[in-house]
Amino acid sequence: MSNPFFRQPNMPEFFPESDDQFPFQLSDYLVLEEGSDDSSGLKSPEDLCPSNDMQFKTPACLPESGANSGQGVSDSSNSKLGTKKLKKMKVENGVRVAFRTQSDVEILDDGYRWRKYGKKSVKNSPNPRNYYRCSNGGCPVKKKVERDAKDSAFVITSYEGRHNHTCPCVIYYTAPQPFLDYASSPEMHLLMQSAVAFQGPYVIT
DNA sequence: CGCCTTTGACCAGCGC
DNA sequence: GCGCTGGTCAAAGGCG
Repeated sequence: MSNPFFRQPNMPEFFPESDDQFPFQLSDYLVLEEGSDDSSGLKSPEDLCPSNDMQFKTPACLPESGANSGQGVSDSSNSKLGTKKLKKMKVENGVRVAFRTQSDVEILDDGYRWRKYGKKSVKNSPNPRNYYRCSNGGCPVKKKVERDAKDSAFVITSYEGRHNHTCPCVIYYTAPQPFLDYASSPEMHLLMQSAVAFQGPYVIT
C-alpha cells in the first residue's frame, strides 16, 4: 500500500511522491491523554494505524521562516504565575503530544505561527531546548523543541494544549478512511498538523 | 513600526 | 535550608 502522505492526484506539485523525498522520519511519538501527567500514554504508530505498512512521514518543503514569521500578538496573561499553577494549567489545557523526527532543521512548519520566548540548556544534553508560544493572541498552546541528546539527527518536539483558533494555513492530505478516523481525533489532528505540514495553502480534507 | 529572536535574570519545584 | 533544574519574563536589538 502506498504511503497516504505521498502525493495524490489532487495534491500540490511540491508534495513528495516517494520515501526518498522525505528529509524527515517520524520515529516515535507520545500522546499524553487529557488530564494525564505521565508518559503512560505512549503509543506507537502501529497502535493508531491499523495498517502495518502505513508509515508516518513528515514531508519536505519546510521553509525555516515558516514557523517563525508572520505577525504575532504578545500574550502576557500568564505572566508571573507560579510553576505549580502553570503545571496545573498545562494538564487542564488538554492533550500533550511529543514526537521525535529525523530532521536537519529544528523548526517544522506545522501551519501555526510561533513566537520563541525562551531557550535553555538542559541537563544531560549538549543541545539547548527552545520554547515557543502560539502567536495567536490568547492561544494557550506551547511547544518545546530540542535535539535528541543521544542522536542529534533527531528533533524532539512536544506540544502542550489545544489551539483555540483555526490554523492560519490549511493542510492538504488524503488518506484511507480508517486513517482519517484516527486523524480526526484531537491528538492525531495535532500530531498531523505538526508532523505533516508543508509549504503552501493547505486544506484538510 | 510592529513583530521577531536573543539572552540573562528571575522564580518555583524538587531532592538531598 | 540549599543547590540544581526547568520554565518564564522582559529588555534590547534586528529585520522586513
